[in-house]
Amino acid sequence: MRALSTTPFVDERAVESCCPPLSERPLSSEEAEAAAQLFKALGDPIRLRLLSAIASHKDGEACVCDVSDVGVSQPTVSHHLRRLREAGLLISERRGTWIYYRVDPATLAAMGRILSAASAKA
Amino acid sequence: MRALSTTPFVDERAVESCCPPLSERPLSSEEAEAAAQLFKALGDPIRLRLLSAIASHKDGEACVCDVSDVGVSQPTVSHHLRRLREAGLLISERRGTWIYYRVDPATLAAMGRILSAASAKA
DNA sequence: GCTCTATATTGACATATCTCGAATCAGAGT
DNA sequence: ACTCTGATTCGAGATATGTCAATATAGAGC
Repeated sequence: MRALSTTPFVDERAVESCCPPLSERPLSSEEAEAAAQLFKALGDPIRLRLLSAIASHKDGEACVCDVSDVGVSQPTVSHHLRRLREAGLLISERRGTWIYYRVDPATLAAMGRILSAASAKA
Repeated sequence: MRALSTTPFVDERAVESCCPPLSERPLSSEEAEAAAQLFKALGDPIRLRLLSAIASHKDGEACVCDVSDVGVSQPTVSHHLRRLREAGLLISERRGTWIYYRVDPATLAAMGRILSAASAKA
């Protein structure tokens, strides 16, 4: 199992620089920028369907061919998978002919943390 | 005049038509479309800062003047608040001279549900 | 080497989004 | 009535994003 960039490669891992609960305190500009990258990655119906298809697939992973049936061209699917990977939401790995994707649960959890109620102030 | 609607007014309330956990099953096209509207609303750093400023403000509410200090013009702030309101994330109410915004916790909770691990399948 | 299949990248175009200044609306108080 | 202030809407320009067809890359197998 080698890696085809097991890790994302931009300034990704936005996770590490954001993610306190929204109601804990006003987000800093940097935190907001990092968090926005994550939410932007989920702000497209095709990407949500790809992510959901992978997350719900057997063993939590799927090759591109398993999830390509979303109504757009193959390059477009590839483009969206790349965006999800660059956001840190997906991890990819080549095994022989196929490339398998799976969800990075840490990133998903970080996003959930932002949305969590934290300590209600009222 | 459509009034400063306390309730959103598009086909909003996307909440009602989406939101199963991502890993439960592949999202339908309609569910993905509805959920994407929600995530798109959070996919901007200014909107995240506005939402966070409101959520963390005293009593969980704030007037525009309380949160306008995010580095963009006042019309731009208004535009972003409107987008958050149309997504169902904010509720607005005029009281005298000021208009107060507060977070709709149900919408936030629905988004959190999508991200939740649900039943891990592997 | 060659070919076949699976996936990624490039380049171009159309649409969506963010932003601003200017204008407008709404309520409070004189 | 007028004016002042808080907030929204309008119109336009710049940038970002989604999409495709064409091309390229990578591995398997002959």
